[in-house]
Amino acid sequence: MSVKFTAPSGRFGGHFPGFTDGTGGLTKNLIKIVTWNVNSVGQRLDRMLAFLEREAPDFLCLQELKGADEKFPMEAVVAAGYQAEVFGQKAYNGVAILSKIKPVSVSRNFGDGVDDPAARFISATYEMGVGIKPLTVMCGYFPNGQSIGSEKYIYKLEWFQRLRKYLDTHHKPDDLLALVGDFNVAPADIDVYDPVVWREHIHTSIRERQALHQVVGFGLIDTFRHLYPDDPGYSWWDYRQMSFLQNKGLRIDLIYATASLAELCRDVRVDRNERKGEKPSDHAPVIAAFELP
DNA sequence: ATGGCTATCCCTGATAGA
Repeated sequence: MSVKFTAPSGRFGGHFPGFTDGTGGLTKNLIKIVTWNVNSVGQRLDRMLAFLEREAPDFLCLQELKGADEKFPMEAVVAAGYQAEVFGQKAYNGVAILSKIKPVSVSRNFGDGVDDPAARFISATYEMGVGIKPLTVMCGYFPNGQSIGSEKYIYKLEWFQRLRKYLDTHHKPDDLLALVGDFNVAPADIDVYDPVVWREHIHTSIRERQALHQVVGFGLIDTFRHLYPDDPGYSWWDYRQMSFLQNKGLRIDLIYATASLAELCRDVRVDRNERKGEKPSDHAPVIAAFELP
């Protein structure tokens, strides 16, 4: 698939250095889509509110809320100028999409008749204005899989298949669509700090990567990897062993876009600062910016 | 590589995450 977009110069040198019109003025019609596994939205509320203030994303996709809907901090989110589509559950999983505008439609999980109580997927579609197609933002917390060959591993592989079927059923490859989230798969060895240690490990096994490839085959582009073919771009570091200080990470938080959206991508970056300081999530936010026509 | 952290609720131990 040929997509004409390239990385701005001065990568990671600042806040989206490519986002000027050449005269110092900000490019117009820029939207930011963020994915962030917060590992409990309650524990991360202060950080999340500061992030909203600082980055002002148009869409913030959250994973691992770790609480039922009534525990979601809706008042604080609304006070910050956002509305939220929440899909929570007690103790585990849970996803949400925060946005400045209201969606025209929202769906939760796949509606495929499978008895699956895990709240892992939410999709919302937004009208972006005259002359622009509606934008669909999908937020997924992909199953962890625990260990290769386990029941949870089989469930994980099936979950990818169900997602592909959902895409085929509800969307077209030429839709303006972003699929973001914690994929719990490192797509290739460059996305892993030590591919030898992690060889055929959960998150790197061939079957997981094939399952991801099947989803990508719908017509999706890994925006970060497309722009930065040589940058590891880790987004997760284990809490233990001081992994972050040693940069022993994985790139598992991904922002995929259909070709029509990927063409509009101007930069993607990992907000590593969010992994520092007091009480971080073990995942950093990944931020992509798109210039709408 | 046993576990090492952090979070949840059946909350002072078990379970899950990645």
